[in-house]
Amino acid sequence: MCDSPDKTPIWKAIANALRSDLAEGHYSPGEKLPTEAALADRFGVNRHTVRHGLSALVSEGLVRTRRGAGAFVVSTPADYRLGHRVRFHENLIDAGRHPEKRVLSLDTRAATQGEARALHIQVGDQVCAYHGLLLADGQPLAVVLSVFPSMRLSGIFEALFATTSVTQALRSVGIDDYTRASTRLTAVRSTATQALLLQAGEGDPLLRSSSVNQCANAIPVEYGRTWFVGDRITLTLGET
Amino acid sequence: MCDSPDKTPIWKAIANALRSDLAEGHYSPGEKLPTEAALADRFGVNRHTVRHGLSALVSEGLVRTRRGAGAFVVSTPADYRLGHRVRFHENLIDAGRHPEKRVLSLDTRAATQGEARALHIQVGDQVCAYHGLLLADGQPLAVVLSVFPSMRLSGIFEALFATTSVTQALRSVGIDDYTRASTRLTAVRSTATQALLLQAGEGDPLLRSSSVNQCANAIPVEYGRTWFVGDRITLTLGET
DNA sequence: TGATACTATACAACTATACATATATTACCA
DNA sequence: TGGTAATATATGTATAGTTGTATAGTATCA
Repeated sequence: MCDSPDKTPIWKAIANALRSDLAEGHYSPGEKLPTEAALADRFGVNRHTVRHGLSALVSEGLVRTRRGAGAFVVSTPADYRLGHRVRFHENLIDAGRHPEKRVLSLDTRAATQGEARALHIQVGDQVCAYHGLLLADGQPLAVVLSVFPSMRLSGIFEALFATTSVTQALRSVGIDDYTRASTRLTAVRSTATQALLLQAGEGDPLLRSSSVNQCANAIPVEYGRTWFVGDRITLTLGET
Repeated sequence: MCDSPDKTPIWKAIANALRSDLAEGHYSPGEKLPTEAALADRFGVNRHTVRHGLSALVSEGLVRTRRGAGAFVVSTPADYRLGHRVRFHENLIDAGRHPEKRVLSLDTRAATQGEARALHIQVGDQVCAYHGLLLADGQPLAVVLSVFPSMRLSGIFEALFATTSVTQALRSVGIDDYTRASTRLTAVRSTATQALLLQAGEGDPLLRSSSVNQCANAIPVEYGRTWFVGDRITLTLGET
């Protein structure tokens, strides 16, 4: 009966258009955006509507305005390289961003069916589950749920306590190097909890990555699920 | 004038009155109608009754409303000739309209799979991508995404900067003439961004054209995708 | 009694316009 | 060359007007 097509407000559409312009690299950090008047002209709307859209980008930290001067790009959505070797810290530093990891929880429990299949272990085998928040330049970028097979990596729990770096933790339990065995990507809508952690809107689109990392002799050492905020990331495939 | 025990509802009478006003040329295309409040006052009825009548005219395509701005008389759809030679400016001038092009973005990037296939180049080869807005008599008519193979057309980027005319830009890089090699048409619903640029409703039907233009020796020089607002255009096939 | 047509009111979203205020640019002068 | 004032440009703020939407109420007729 009452079907509302949920039309997107004009100001939001403008914010989205500008955001994707930023993501596609039409503007680089420090660069000046067109004036509000020019944007209003381009989109065929009133300047106030443009201002509303811009203020959304400002509150997201993508843009900063200076009265009398203009609107300037603070940061563009992060570029995150997916390939054979995926390292969170390296990737963001390469992109000129300041990476940060925050532990939400860390515990040992029995593996679920999906985790067991991914890690080639038995359902109920002990795993070390790491739940964390990834940030870039202080802004939440993704929530991550990493699962390690405890029996193969004795001491991993304590190692993850000591460092937030997966690479370092694995090294301290004898895994010197690891590579990406598989990555699967889908788009989902954020739950209320995820939205809260990520400082995003409930129902905002997230990029969900499920991946398995393996050590040198092809044995799975980590099964990770990551939910990136769609607006704040651009995934890049292939080597560089 | 006076209340007659007629069966026709008031809103329909209002619609008829306005319709005949339009037919008699009291308002010219693009002109603003009196506000709903003014009309309500003039007809001595409630604003909602006027709205009911106006909405009939809107659904007939005679009138278009813009929130906060008013109701405007719609101009008749432009005829757009599709054939062996397709030229935007020529087409609209022939139809007695005033054509205009607005650049939204212009950049050089790697070709996507679809673009590479259309232009007979390799995925990743550099292309010059032109994103623009086509207008007729000042009203948005279509958004267009044109892709040119940079390697075949050295200097095309600068040429497109200098002129909005594809014909002229191609001529300045040595392509004196080009013809339409293929055209594919489908109908789609507009996205929020497209609707914004086109000043149409979100989800309104668009006519999507994918075309390839080739130069004299049958080498593709442009791959264009155009989204026309359905009710502002009539595509004409064949000669004349 | 119920359905239909219209009225009444309120608020949200967007437009239009004007003006204040901060910044950038330019012209001019010592 | 350097400093200063004038001017233009751009953002910030305020106010009023217009369309879009929701809710509730009233009159009329079958």
